[in-house]
Amino acid sequence: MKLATWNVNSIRARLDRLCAWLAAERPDVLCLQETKVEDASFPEGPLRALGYELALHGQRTYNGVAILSRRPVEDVARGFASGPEDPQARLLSATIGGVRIVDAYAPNGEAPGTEKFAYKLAWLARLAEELAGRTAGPLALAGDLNVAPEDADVYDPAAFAGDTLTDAAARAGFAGLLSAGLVDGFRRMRPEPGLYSWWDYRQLAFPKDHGARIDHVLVSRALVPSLRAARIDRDERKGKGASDHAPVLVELAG
DNA sequence: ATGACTGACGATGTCAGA
Repeated sequence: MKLATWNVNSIRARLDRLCAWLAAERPDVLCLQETKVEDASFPEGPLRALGYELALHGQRTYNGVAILSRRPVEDVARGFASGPEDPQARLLSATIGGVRIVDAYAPNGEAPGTEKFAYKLAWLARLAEELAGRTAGPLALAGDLNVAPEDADVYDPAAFAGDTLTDAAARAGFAGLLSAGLVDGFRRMRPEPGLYSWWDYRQLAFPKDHGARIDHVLVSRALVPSLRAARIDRDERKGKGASDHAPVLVELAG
């Protein structure tokens, strides 16, 4: 299974580029974030024409997640399984090929000390708590987690001092997912530094390679032996009309 | 050039992203 995650920063703005990428790359499963559209307005046609089934959990203007799959999609769940409903559309789960796929768009969190940052931490903790009950089986968490877990995941740790992406509490939130029984599948396959999935639109960040690795594919232990390869498609960050995130891909046997 | 933010909403700005 070729599994990918991509924060497209608006499905409608990225549709042509996404379709071209799907036609060329043909991932089995793609988890999208920041689709920024209500489900009724989601551009399903061109994606179905490429052979994808869709599961949607969107909202107007902000957030929004979607799972595209070339294989049958079962047991779709929107948001958290229990507790109060999250007013923001950030989480979508489905079972595909016997693997529980969890598409997550964690809150950015603005800056440590803000209300949004508290929401980010609570959201990550709630996700870890829910996933802890499901990591005994095959499960993959793919998405924009808005955390660069190690200093090696940013181009310059000093430049990220005090940032929401590298803050110790945010990193503890990421670590909570590992404690819940997940493994950083991308990092397991690709230990070298300098691999980034997001570059700021501003200040020539991409040409300077001023990036951060905040888009992740985590897998339960049952899937670790199935890991085959991982990469980031930096080419999708190039040129006009690019999202500020590039697709992250992990290949699993089977 | 990989190049000096981008997208939604509904507008001539404001919010959010990370």
